[in-house]
Amino acid sequence: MTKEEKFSENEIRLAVIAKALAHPARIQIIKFLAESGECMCGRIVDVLPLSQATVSQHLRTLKNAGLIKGNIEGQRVCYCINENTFKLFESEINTFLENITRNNTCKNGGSKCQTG
Amino acid sequence: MTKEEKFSENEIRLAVIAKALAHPARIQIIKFLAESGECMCGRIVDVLPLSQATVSQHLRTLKNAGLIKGNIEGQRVCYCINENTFKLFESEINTFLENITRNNTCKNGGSKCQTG
DNA sequence: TCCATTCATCGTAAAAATACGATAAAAGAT
DNA sequence: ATCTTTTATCGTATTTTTACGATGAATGGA
Repeated sequence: MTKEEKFSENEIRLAVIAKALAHPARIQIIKFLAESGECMCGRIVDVLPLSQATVSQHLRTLKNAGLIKGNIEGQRVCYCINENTFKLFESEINTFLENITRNNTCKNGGSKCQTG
Repeated sequence: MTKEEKFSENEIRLAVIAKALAHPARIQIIKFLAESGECMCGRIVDVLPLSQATVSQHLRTLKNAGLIKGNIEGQRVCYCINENTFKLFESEINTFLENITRNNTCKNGGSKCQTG
């Protein structure tokens, strides 16, 4: 019965964003985009220690997760942060983290174990 | 030259934690541990829609990332949140997110693209 | 001592992530 | 029209993740 229940929407949404952030290259891309405001793909490729194809793949991952947006500008593509998603994520991750530290009663390293 | 630089320690550390959170099962485990304070492995297995072996694997992932602690209690193992890691992560992720929303100048969906 | 319980680990299979060269598509320049 | 630039996608190889049954190790109880 409990076994049959799948994961909740909240948990999945959080995991999806976390997964998109789960690679140093993608963290670096986001930081770089935030610093430079918006910039074209080629600039990002120059900065990252990865090939153009791999960077493009990481950009797609970030785009699929809704963390960045890409606009075609002539032959170039201009990427930028999707602030809405980040704001939403900020709220969700903080709720998550606050619940953990607020509820947590394990101050002793788990030396007592209530099994019920 | 820029290509030769590897990813920074900060980026890697953030990505490592994000990766540990990048699965609904692990989010659920953390939530459940926070709610129940501390509890034995078997309880977690009962709640999750996964086999004992798979849950154990997820627990190891969380432990390796430093997010949870496990204490042997007789024949059982009592798990709990590692609050220190969460506090550190909370601080790091918020710095990361604040920098993004503070610096971000892309308010127009990327219609202007400064390539330099 | 023997058996049951609890949990980690092994072995393994299937799926996903990561990386890159090669190529395609689309735009701009000549 | 042709060539260059820019970026996405294809094909593919390697590694990692995810999942589970089976087994092993340790404890506790009969």
